[in-house]
Amino acid sequence: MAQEPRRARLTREELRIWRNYIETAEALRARLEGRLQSESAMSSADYRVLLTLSEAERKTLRSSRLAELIGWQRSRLSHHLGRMEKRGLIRRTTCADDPHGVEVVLTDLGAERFRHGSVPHLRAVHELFVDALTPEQLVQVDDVTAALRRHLDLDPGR
Amino acid sequence: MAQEPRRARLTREELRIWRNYIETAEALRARLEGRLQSESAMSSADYRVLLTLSEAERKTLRSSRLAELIGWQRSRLSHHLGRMEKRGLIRRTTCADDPHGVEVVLTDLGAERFRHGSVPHLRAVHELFVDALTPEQLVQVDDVTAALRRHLDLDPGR
DNA sequence: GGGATCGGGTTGACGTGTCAATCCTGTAAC
DNA sequence: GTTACAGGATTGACACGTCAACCCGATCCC
Repeated sequence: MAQEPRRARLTREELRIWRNYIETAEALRARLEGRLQSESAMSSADYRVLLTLSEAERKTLRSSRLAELIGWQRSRLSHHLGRMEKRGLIRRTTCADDPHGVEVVLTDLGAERFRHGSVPHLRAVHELFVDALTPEQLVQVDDVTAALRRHLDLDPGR
Repeated sequence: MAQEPRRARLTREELRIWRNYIETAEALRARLEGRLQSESAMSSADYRVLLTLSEAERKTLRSSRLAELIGWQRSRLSHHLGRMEKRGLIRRTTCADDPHGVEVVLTDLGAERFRHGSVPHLRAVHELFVDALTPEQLVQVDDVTAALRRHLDLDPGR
């Protein structure tokens, strides 16, 4: 899996590839973010929360479970939920069974916004990412990404 | 260059590859950021500014030129320079020839910090990115990245 | 019972980025 | 001249993330 140790110095070529890789991913992220913002008036963080709640039973999740599913720090989620609650996209209620927990519920408005945002967002992913690559290149992306994830000890990512 | 239009709907597989791609790049960015922070007490934004100034003649650049070289908005640069100036990494002086412009100068402290941060940072790129991939995979990254950059109308990236 | 502690969640301070408004100085228009 | 406008840069308001501190109800322990 890991290669033989090669010399620790980066070649010019490796550095160029690295910079292009990371800058391109960042540019892609920014473009998607812009589309989501202009087409659906939400950030990708909003989208992530709405998506996860949409897929949950009763459109409801414990705050801690939500954090775990999206992979955020508790505090980040709390701040973000505060902002989303102010905009009426979600609602927080204290958990019936566990007096500690907080239940996060998707509001009707939130569900509606998510429905309307979802299609253009997926289209944007198609246009900006999938359309740029041949089927073989898509496989290469998958392959390379898997190698990186293994190296970084990340989930295989279903 | 652009592919034949394929159906606009994303397959499950394409979505998985996309998510893995973007999450992996983000994780990689975060790891690098963490290493830079813990090893050299600076952010990658700081690093970028210090690097660009280091390579400039007289360790000096017009603010607008600097913004152009790193691809930042003026306002972002201005905010960031303010913070870096407070930490003594750079200095701003009004431009001699052009009463509009501002010259940004790398201080001795800034140069020193950059020198000490540079080696561990490059090592981290090697360990986290290059070491994860075979030479063939590195070529694949380059290939795929180039395709994405073309599609997004980004510079080829020397 | 009265702490110690723990898990779940919130809060505040701070650094950061974006956007729009502003400022400042030189130059063109009249 | 003064009004208009330009480029270069700064500022302020706001959204966002992170970190550390905190709050609060349970539970353990003695």
